[in-house]
Amino acid sequence: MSYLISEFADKSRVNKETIRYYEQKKLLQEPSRTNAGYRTYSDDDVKRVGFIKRMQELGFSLSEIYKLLGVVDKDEVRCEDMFEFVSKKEDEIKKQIEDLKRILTMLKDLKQRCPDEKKLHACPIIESLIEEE
Amino acid sequence: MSYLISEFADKSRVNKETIRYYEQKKLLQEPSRTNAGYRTYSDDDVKRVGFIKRMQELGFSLSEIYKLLGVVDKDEVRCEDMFEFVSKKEDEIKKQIEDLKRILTMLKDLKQRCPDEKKLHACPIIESLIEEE
DNA sequence: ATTGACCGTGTACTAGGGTACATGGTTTAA
DNA sequence: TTAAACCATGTACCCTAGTACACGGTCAAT
Repeated sequence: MSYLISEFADKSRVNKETIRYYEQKKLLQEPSRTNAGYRTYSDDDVKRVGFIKRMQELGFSLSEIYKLLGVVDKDEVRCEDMFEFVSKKEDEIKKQIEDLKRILTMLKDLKQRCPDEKKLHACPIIESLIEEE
Repeated sequence: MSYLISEFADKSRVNKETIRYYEQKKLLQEPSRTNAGYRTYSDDDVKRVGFIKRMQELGFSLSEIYKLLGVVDKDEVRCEDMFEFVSKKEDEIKKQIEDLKRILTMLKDLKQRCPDEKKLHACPIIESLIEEE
C-alpha cells in the first residue's frame, strides 16, 4: 500500500500542506518519491501522523512531539523517558486547571459585586488586582 | 517619582520595546514627555503593567485586558456590555477546565500502563499512542 | 493533442505577543 | 568637544501551527 500525498493526507485526516509542513519540521522523514518526484507514503506514515495528532490533543506542542519522535526513531525508547515526559505534562495541566479555577472565582465575584456599570467604576476586584504585589 | 522608559521597563520587569508595544495597543495611555520628547512614567504605571502581566498569566489576551482596563479608566465605551463579557469569559473558562480535566484523565491512564520496572520494558505509552483506534 | 486533476517548489499570509535593528537626536561626564 | 549612554521613530523580524497562492511539471482520459 503506497499513497500519493493527497490520498495520504485524507487517510491521515489533515491537509496536504500540513504533511509538507510536518516534513519540513522533521516530524515526518523524507518520503520516497516516484520517478516524477511525487512523494509516496505507507500505512506506517499514517500511524505516525495519528501519533502526532493524538499527542497534540494531549496538549503537546510540535517541538515536544519532535523530541519524542526523535527518541522513538533512535529506538532508544526507555519507558522512563516517556513516563517522565507525561508526568511533567500532567503537572503543567494541573497547574493550568488551578489557575483557571482562580479566575473563575474572580469572574464570579466581579459579576456578583458589580452587577451594573456604576458599581463597576469602583470595582474592588479590579482595584485589588492592580494593587496586589 | 518619575522614570524614563528604561528604568520604567526594569521596574515593571518587561522590555522597553514591550512598553512601546503596549502603548501602541492602548493598554498604556500616552505618557507625558520631557522637553526632548522622552516618555516619562509613574509608579501607577508600574502597577498597571503589573495588572496586565497578572491577567496575562491568568490566560487573558491583550485585547481582553484592554477591555477590563476600561473599568479602571472609567471608560464608558469599553465598559459597555461588561456583564456579558465577563459571563462569556466565565463560560469559556469552564469549558477549558473541562477540557483540561479530560486531558488529565488521559495522561493518568497512560501512566498507569507503565510497568513497575520501567527500564526493562518497551514503552507501552508509545505503543498505545501509535496503534490505530 | 488537449483538458483537468494531480504533483512539485517557493513565497507570502494569518494572529498574538512581542523582539531587533537602523538611523538619528539628546544628555552627561571626562 | 567628543564619546558613551540614553532616547525617538519606523520597519522588519521571531515564534506557532498551519493555510493559501502562484507558477510550472506530469499523467490519464477524451
